[in-house]
Order: sequence, then structure tokens, then C-alpha cells
Amino acid sequence: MTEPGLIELDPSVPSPVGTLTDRLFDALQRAIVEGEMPQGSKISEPELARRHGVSRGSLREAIARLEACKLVERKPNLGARVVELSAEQLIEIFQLREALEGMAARLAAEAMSDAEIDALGALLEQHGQQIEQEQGQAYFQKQGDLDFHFRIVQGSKNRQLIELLCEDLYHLLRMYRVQFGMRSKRSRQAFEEHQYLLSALRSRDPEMAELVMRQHVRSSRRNLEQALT
Amino acid sequence: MTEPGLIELDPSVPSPVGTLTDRLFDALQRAIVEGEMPQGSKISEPELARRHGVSRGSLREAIARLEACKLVERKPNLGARVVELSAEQLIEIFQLREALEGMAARLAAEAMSDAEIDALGALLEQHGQQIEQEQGQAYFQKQGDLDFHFRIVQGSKNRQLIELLCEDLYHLLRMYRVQFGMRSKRSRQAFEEHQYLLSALRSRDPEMAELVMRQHVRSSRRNLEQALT
DNA sequence: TTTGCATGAGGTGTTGACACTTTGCTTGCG
DNA sequence: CGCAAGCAAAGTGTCAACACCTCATGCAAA
Repeated sequence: MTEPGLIELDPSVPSPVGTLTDRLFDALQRAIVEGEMPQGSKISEPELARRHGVSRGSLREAIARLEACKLVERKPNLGARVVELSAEQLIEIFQLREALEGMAARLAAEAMSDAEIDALGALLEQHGQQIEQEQGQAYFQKQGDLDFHFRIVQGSKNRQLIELLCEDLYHLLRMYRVQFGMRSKRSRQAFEEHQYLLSALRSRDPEMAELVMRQHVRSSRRNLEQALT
Repeated sequence: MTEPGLIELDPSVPSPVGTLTDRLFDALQRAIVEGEMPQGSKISEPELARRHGVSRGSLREAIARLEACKLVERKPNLGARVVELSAEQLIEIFQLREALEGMAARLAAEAMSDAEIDALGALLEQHGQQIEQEQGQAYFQKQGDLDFHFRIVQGSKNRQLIELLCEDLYHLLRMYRVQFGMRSKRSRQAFEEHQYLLSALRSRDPEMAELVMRQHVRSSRRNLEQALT
């Protein structure tokens, strides 16, 4: 009954965007990050495939991508397991971040447009108000922290950096945050450091931007190391 | 006729180590890096599967891993292509290296054992002799350069760094080297810089090690930028 | 001649089934 | 009673076939 040249847009079925494997990957990534699939739990391909109503082939491709993101580990003939998060690995990731985001800040100081920097300033102002009003809401702060770092990385305009941090590492980080229930009390100090970084960007000072960002990430790491021992 | 408890080791059939997808991945990775599959060339799944004598399912899993390594790009319903290498991307990769290997050197200055540092010194001595004798053989030098950097990264003892650099980025780098036919004339200077780094490691000076490594990578990048314009 | 649509071939996305490996349990022997 | 060999069930690795999409070729109409 549908006109052959017309496209049906049914809002109740939210456009099946992308391939089936893509959607599976997104769903599983979210499930793992949110902790719905516990750390170290075994992944049974037949069961998962049945629960999601797809075939094992598609599922296996999605799992392969998850493996590339370091969210699952697979051993030949033994199957896949959700990664086990250790304090050591978290430290290692923060060392990575110190190097990568430091470089991102350095590049951003030259590559970001004035408009982007202004938008970043607006975001920070908003964060400041949130801190004033609801000091208990550490969750939003954490999300805001990631937003801030996200924009710096985007501002570097370095595609390698962007993909590496935004499509792999940040998901891992969110997973740690959710599962360790991390809600640090340095939100005020972090907010100040963010403002220092904004100043460095406004001054178009790459050296200073990198220095501040590295110090910022390093402080977070030290704070973690203390909390984890 | 074979003893049930004995394992047959037939040298003519070089031990089918790992899964079929693993071997396919290795073979394709090599083929792409060596340039046997030209940049930007389309990958026809049926044809490749037939040429390697495997099914499309296994091949697709291997391709998915190659995509994670940034060696191929895939668009839904359009298929996979070998990546196109651009000068801009190469620059971006060197910016990544500056940050990552700088951090690796910093960590290595504290984490490497004395024995590892001594072995590194021996390797450098060997490189020095090669430079004296056969100055035309830039190929071995390049391989040697990668060996050197490889050991530093291993020495950082940071698993995230090691996997990221040694299992993904260095393959991309080798691809650029092979396909751009890069044989720089800074091998003597690079050799000197390697020796400075060794000194910093021997002194157990993380700050200095990072500084020297970053300067080293930055010099390579500048040299490239000049050669590519 | 040019534009537009239909049609076919090739290729990708997805599926269900088969073969081999691992694992836990059972069974028989020391 | 303990232990090793073997057996069965579940799970992974691999394959061949089906469904849908894309692109190119050719035909028809303006």
C-alpha cells in the first residue's frame, strides 16, 4: 500500500541507524560501562545472541570491536570475558592521559578558534554555578569534567588524538568511574585548574597549556593513588 | 599410527598457531604494511576469501581487527578499503609519538632494570658500528631505530603504552616508511640523540629522559615536514 | 540527445548449521 | 579410597547460503 517512491518514517521505530553490528556494539559497550555486565563475567555467545535476538556472527563482530576498545578480553577457544579493572591499570591509564591530554592542550592552544574558546568559557561558568548550588551532585560534576576534557581534545584538531581518547579511552574511564563509584572531593580544585587552563588557551600559550593540563591530570592521579591504598 | 600421548610436530606444516582469524590478520597486516595491497584499494571480500582459501566470516573478523589498527577503513554497505596515507596524518602520528614515547622514556628511567639498560647500550654500540661501516644501508638503520624505541616502550612497564605503541602505531609507522620510501639522512644525528637518551636512563633521570625523547621525536617530525613540502 | 526509471549483477549484512575444542563428570582400575 | 582414562554436554571456530543494498547498464520518454 505504500507508495514505491516514498520513504516510510515511523517515529515509533527509532530509525535503525547503522548496521546491526554497530547497534549491538553500542548496546554492549553501554551495558559494560554501566556495569550491567559485571567485571570478569564470562560472555556466552549463544546466550547473548539469543537475548538480543541476533545471530552469533553479528555478535562476534561486535565483540571483536569491544576487544579493540579493551572492554573485553578474548582467549582462543575459551571465549570472551568482561575486563577486570585493577587499580594498577587505572594508574597506567592516567599516565597515558597525562601525556595525551597534555599534548592535546598544547595543540589546542594554537588550533582552537576564538568561538570555541568562548564556548568553553561559558561551559566553565555553568560548572561554577553548579558547584555553588548543589555541592552534593558530584555526578554532574564528573560528567562535566569529561565534557571539558572532551572539548580540549576536539580542539587539538588532531584526528589521531581525538579518536584514541574520545572513542576508546574515555569509555574505559567512564567504566572505572561508574564501577568504582568514584566521586572525588577535588571538584573545587579541579574547577580552578580548568580555569587556569582556559587562561592559557586564551593567551594562546601552548607551553603553559600543556603544563597546566599535565599538572591537572597528575593531581587527579595522585588523588586516586591515595584513595586506592 | 601416532601415539595418543605424543604430539606430532611436522616442520613442513608450520604449526597452525592461533586461530584462523589470527593468521589471516597477521598475513593481511603484513601485506598492507609491505605495500602488496596498495593504498586506497578496495577489498573485495569474496575475492580475498577465495585467494586465502577461507570463508568470508573469518575474513570479516580479521578485517574488523585491521580496522581497529587503522589499517583499513570500512563504510557500511560500501565495503572496506586500505587506508590512504596523507602527510597530515603522518604529522599527527608524530605528535602522538612525541607525547607517548616521551612519557614512556620518563617511566622507563625508573622502571627499567640495570640489565635492560646495559642491553640497550650494547644495541646502540652495534648501531654505531653499522653506521661506521655501511653508511648506505639506511634500511637496517631504520629497523634499528624502531628496535631502540621499541625497547624504551617495553621498559616503561606500562601495559597500556606498550600495547598502544607496539601493536598498533608502530605497524602504521612501518607502513609509512615502506610506502613513502623514507630513508632519512639524520641517522647520525638520531644515533647521537639515542645516546643522550641512554645517558639519561643510566642517570635514572625521568625529567631528562622525557625531554630528550621528545626533542628526538620532534626533530624527526620537523625533518619530515621539510621533506614533505 | 538527454533525462529518468527499471533491471540486473556484484557485494555486503546476516543467518543457521557443522566441526572441533574444552570442561566437568562418570566409570573402571589400581 | 584415590586417580586416571574416557565420555557427554556446552561453547567456540568455521563455513556455505540467503536477504538486502549499491552501482552500472540499458531502455524509454521528453
